[in-house]
Amino acid sequence: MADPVRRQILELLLRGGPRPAGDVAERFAISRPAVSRHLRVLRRSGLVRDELVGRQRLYTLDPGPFEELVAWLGPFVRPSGWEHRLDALETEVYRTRRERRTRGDAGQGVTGQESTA
Amino acid sequence: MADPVRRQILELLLRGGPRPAGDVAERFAISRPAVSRHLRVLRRSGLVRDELVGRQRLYTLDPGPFEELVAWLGPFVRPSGWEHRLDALETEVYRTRRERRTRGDAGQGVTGQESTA
DNA sequence: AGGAAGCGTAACCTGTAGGTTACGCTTCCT
DNA sequence: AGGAAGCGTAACCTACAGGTTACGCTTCCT
Repeated sequence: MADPVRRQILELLLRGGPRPAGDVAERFAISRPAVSRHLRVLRRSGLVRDELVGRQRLYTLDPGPFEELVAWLGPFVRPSGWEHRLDALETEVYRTRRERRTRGDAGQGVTGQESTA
Repeated sequence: MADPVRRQILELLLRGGPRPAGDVAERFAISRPAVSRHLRVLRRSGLVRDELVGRQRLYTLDPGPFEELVAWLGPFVRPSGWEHRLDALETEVYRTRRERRTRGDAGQGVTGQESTA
């Protein structure tokens, strides 16, 4: 995930939702096999899942590893301003979610803009 | 930050607080200059700050870049389970913080275990 | 003053990440 | 059936990340 191309792929998948490999590849200046290998790395890292539909392979984001990373980063961002005891963040989030739900909140959807690339 | 050694250095700095370079170096099997360069990378990435005290150089974590990273990761971890509208996470956190403070909660500190390295 | 302590940098070597071209396998179309 | 579309993989090449040893500069001690 350190690689800039890989990050762009992830961002693309985030904005545009599931995309077939070729669709991803043609967005980059590098060759298609190169992108293909990047996708393989992402696959093996568990950051994306692939689903074969017909003769094309759709790639989707998998939030799992991202959550792990955020969890790892947590302690590093906390100690500064906050008072070292926000480990209950996730539970708080869940509480918030429940509250929102009961208040009846409309979902917004992920598929949004498609601008700067 | 992709490098495992670098991550270990960061974890060490997290657990043990500011440390001189040599103190960091002797925790690793690799040579001291190697660690020194890792520290330079971390310095240039802004992940750590250095302060010269006497003839030794103390390294400290800088939360800034970590926050950026978490911010970048945010959109990736949200879309799955939650209903796409947790952008108010930070404000929630602050609210939580206020609540905790008024309830009078003892801080725990960061310095904890010192085991597996 | 002068040696030791504490670090950083330079020069060098090697493994590997990431690019390219060539090739092979399915799946769809007519 | 057979060609085109859509992808992945293999083989190969090159640049760079990360390790080591050698060296130089301050700062402390006696």
